[in-house]
Amino acid sequence: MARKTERRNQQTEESRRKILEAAAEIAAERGYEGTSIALITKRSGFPASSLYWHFGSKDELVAEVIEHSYREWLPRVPRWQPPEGGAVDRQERQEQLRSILRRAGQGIVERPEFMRLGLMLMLERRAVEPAARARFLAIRREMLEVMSDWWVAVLPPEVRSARPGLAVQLARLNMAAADGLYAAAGTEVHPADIDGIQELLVLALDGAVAAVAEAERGE
Amino acid sequence: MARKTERRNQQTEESRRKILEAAAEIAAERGYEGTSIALITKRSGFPASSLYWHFGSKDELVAEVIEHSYREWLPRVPRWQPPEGGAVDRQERQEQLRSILRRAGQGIVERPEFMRLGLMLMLERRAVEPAARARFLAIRREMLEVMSDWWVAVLPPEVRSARPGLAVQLARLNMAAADGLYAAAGTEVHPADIDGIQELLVLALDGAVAAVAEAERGE
DNA sequence: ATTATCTATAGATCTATAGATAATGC
DNA sequence: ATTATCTATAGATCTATAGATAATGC
Repeated sequence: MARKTERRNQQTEESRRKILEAAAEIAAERGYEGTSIALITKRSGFPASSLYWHFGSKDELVAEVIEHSYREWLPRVPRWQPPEGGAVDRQERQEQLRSILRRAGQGIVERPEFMRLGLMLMLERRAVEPAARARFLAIRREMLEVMSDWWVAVLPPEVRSARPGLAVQLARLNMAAADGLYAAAGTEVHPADIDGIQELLVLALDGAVAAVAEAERGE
Repeated sequence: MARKTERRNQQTEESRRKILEAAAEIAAERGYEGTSIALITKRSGFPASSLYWHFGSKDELVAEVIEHSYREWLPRVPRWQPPEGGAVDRQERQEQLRSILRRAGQGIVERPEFMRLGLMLMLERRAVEPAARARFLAIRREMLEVMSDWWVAVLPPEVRSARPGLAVQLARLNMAAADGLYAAAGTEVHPADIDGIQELLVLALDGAVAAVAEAERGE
């Protein structure tokens, strides 16, 4: 019957998951090279041979850590749902952005592993790139696209047509500021200060749109 | 005579420097744990015992790498020299910021090691922190202070007195955006696109100031 | 018979040091 | 005598695998 198969599959899945959770914790603390098999066996309780049975190699295991921690993070990520019916006024744009950024911040606090490991991998410049790094970059490309689409939808129509590349630039700047803020959070930036800086980021991005709009009107 | 002493000191300094340069390259490519003694001996030409004679331990060596690469980077860092005679008008503020950020970007491109290794260390969360990490954070605190002072000097007086914490927040946001942009540069962001995003950052920060000023006037 | 885990270990690489040797300074 | 470098190696830790054992499914 399917029940026993399911139970076995469930146990297998559970072992995999435990190994990945332990590895994700360690990788977010110590980076790719610092994530040793010995540390994972200690924290997960499984012997090295089980890790190799499930994942084949350390490189593949860390790539799966990225994939797994991304899936854990995903439900906490804001949707970047463009507003119904296209363009919106300035205040509405600000409020949408504010609520999206707040949610993004919460998500990263609740599941920090994906971004922490991912940013460390992104900064690396090894001759042979870990599989996890390529995977992270691919996911980030998708994220940027979603953010760009939101900015396209929310930009005043005349600005959007006058400056076709602006939405991507805004998305990039938005992402860069969020990354940098996250990297500094918990060490350089006290958690209580995050909100104020995030609010300033909303005003800043909106102010940039206003400045570009004004410049276009002035030409 | 002092000449021979000098020559010896010079050779010693030269060995130290060669070791630090090799180590800085590797550390910026692979992070703290990836910077193995064996790799440094290969790239520098000196045996492991020479590294230990000069630096005592790997932890101390990497801390000196941070210190050394910072000193190499320092002359390329913009001064954040506040304008003579205090406050300036909006256009002048924008132009100063633009020129400072451009210079900061160039400096990071010419000597990327300090920021690359530093950000990787900053993201780590080891139980026992490497000495290099503490050193990087101390340097960054100084940098933030310098940036804050600039923002204090450049803010409209009525905004500065109405919102005493604003300058630090602007400095933090400025730093976060620069960090994030740097982390993405070369992989996610094409070098040719940096300028446009940086220009947008200038408009954004200035726009945030304008928005706060307007809000204060409106109260 | 297949799947998953265990113990045990191979062989490479890691940090660090001992002790010999060479170069410099007094 | 002091300073700096060399060769050689100790002992810990690294990734990975062989082969035995246990659990599950047919």
